[in-house]
Amino acid sequence: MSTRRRDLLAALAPVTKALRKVETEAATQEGITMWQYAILAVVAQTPGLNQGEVAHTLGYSPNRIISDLDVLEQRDLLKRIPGADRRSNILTITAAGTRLMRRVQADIHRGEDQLLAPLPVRHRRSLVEAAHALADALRESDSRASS
Amino acid sequence: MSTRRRDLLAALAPVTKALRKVETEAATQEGITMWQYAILAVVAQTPGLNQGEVAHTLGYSPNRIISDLDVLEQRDLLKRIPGADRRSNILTITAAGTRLMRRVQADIHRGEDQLLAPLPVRHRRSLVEAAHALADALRESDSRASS
DNA sequence: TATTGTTATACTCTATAACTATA
DNA sequence: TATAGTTATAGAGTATAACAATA
Repeated sequence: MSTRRRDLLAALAPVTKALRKVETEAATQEGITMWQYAILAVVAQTPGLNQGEVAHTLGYSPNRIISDLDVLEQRDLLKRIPGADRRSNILTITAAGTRLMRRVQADIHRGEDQLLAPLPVRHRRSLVEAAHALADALRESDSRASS
Repeated sequence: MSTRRRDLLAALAPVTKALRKVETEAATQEGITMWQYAILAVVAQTPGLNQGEVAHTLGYSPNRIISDLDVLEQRDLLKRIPGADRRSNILTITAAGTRLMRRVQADIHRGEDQLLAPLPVRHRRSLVEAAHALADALRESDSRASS
């Protein structure tokens, strides 16, 4: 007889949950929320996006991002700059924002390493690779769907 | 220069989100919720657990599981049987519950296959393997912590 | 006194719809 | 008219604390 197939979500959900905890704690330690960190990370990696695009990249809502941006802008971690189309705001991270984002990120990566530690190195690398590849593929098919 | 390391959560979150959608739709189609399906799946795979243990296995709350169990029991998909310790209820899936659970599960596995399709077969297998291995490891360290 | 299940309550997170200003 | 951003509101999801029955 064959081993019964297990649901993938049952395996991934606890991992994601643990990762959320890692990010939340790292962000909180620097006085921001997990989502605020995520926003800074996206803006840093992909400059020139407007609010809606950043929200979409994160799987976040265009309305929920607003109060976060208010906080980040008030703390001079990020700027809203009117674009050529004056309805939209181009988001730009500040020097202080970059520094804070990197501190949080370093902390997160330490937490990730600790979380993945029980996994054999081979499995660890393949998990990270596969996750990124799949996320990229999902983004691909997503942008195909909205065309 | 090296490629900047990306956050693992940023890659896994969309995948988990898509998987949740798959499970929710499959369960809804059979008239139950995602959590109710998850409960049936755990009870089917590991008979003899009580309510609290099932909730813990799922990362669910002991109080939130109650209304779900009420529904499942009312529909004769599951039974609460007083244990030797008469405070606790041993959960047992019924024949009808098993049939319904398997239908939902088959649907979920189809959805998973579709979701993982864009991934090269090699990556697909390693993702599933690594996810299960890590989930098992987390469960391990978790039960060590509560001893 | 501690634990299992239960109930009630409050809180956070998320989704929906209406409004403004630009286009 | 359509879109980006904003605001307000309602709903789902989640966490916390108190209670009853049993150990």
